[in-house]
Amino acid sequence: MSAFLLVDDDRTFARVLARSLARRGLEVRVAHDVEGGLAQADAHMAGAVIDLQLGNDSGLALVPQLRALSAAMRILMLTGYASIDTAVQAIKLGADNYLTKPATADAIVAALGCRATNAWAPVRAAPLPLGRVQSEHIRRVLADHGGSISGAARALKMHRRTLQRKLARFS
Amino acid sequence: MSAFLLVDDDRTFARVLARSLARRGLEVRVAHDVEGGLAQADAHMAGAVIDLQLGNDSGLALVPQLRALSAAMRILMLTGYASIDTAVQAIKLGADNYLTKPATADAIVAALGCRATNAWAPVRAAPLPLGRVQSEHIRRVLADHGGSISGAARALKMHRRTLQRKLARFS
DNA sequence: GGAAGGGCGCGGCATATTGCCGCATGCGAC
DNA sequence: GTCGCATGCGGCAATATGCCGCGCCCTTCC
Repeated sequence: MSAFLLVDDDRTFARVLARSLARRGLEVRVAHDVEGGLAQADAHMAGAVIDLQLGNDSGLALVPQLRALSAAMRILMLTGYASIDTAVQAIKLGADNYLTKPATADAIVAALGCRATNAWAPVRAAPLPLGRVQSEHIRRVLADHGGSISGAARALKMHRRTLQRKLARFS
Repeated sequence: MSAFLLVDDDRTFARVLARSLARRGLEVRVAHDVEGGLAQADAHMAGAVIDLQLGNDSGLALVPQLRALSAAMRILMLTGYASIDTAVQAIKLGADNYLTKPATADAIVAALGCRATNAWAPVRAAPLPLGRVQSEHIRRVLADHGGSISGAARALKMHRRTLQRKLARFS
């Protein structure tokens, strides 16, 4: 099978995932930022797995550039804290699919495979437990507020103390 | 301005929204199901606002058909309970944007206007309060389980009693 | 027809969580 | 130096959750 591109600033995650994908017969090239991803990208690559958050940069910037490089390349966006807005943006920019972390190598391979044009099958078959949805939303809002506890609590319409306790529980 | 299509099985919502859009100079044609939407659709229409849930049918079915009718038509999906999976599906099927209810006429007009090819601006600027995210997720999971309280509770990893109480609180 | 299994609504109780208050500290702006 | 805001945290009252158990209903199977 031809080469795949993996771009993720989490070096440990990238190394482990690359090894898992290699075990599945994939030839994986790893980069840790947008520039590195572009340097490694090749028009003959079958697919790319891009982390949405690359340090201070957005993996979204890579999508139209990879799409310009190869119309056939399958592009999968990966994110720790999923949101509809970024999912919509990613697909509009040319990504084929969108998956949330933690994602197993099998899930990634499956998501890369389904460049469906009429697929109604959901990206994720099982709905998330409520606790998980809560924690992911909280993390995203906190990130959107630059780590501000007070700001995130206001946006979430919850008490600051409660947010602190929930964050302590997540850790 | 040319005609717009509005497809929503909620007749009250459709009537009120159509009136608001008409006040903004839009010529709105209203339908309440997939068949009605197709019957009303016109290749010269500038845009369409489609509810994701049309009774027992999915508004998603309309997207590729409207896209086949007109490549230039702006298609906006509207849903009461947003999910990333359906957002990704909608965009992949050809929708231009994806908005959650309740949506004002202004938000709809704005969402229809931004057929951006490089837009990073989020569809919704303000994050949802946690309570709202909870209730929306619960409703979606319940819908996915065909209204089964026991099934949804298991999927959400919460007690059946708790789910009953929360649902009672939403009503 | 009866048994079995599962779904469902609900009251009640123990436990957990939340909202709020208040205290102390730190930081940036003026 | 003062002010305003952010932050961490303990403690308390109020609220929510998990669980149990009861009773009823529906479907399937024998």
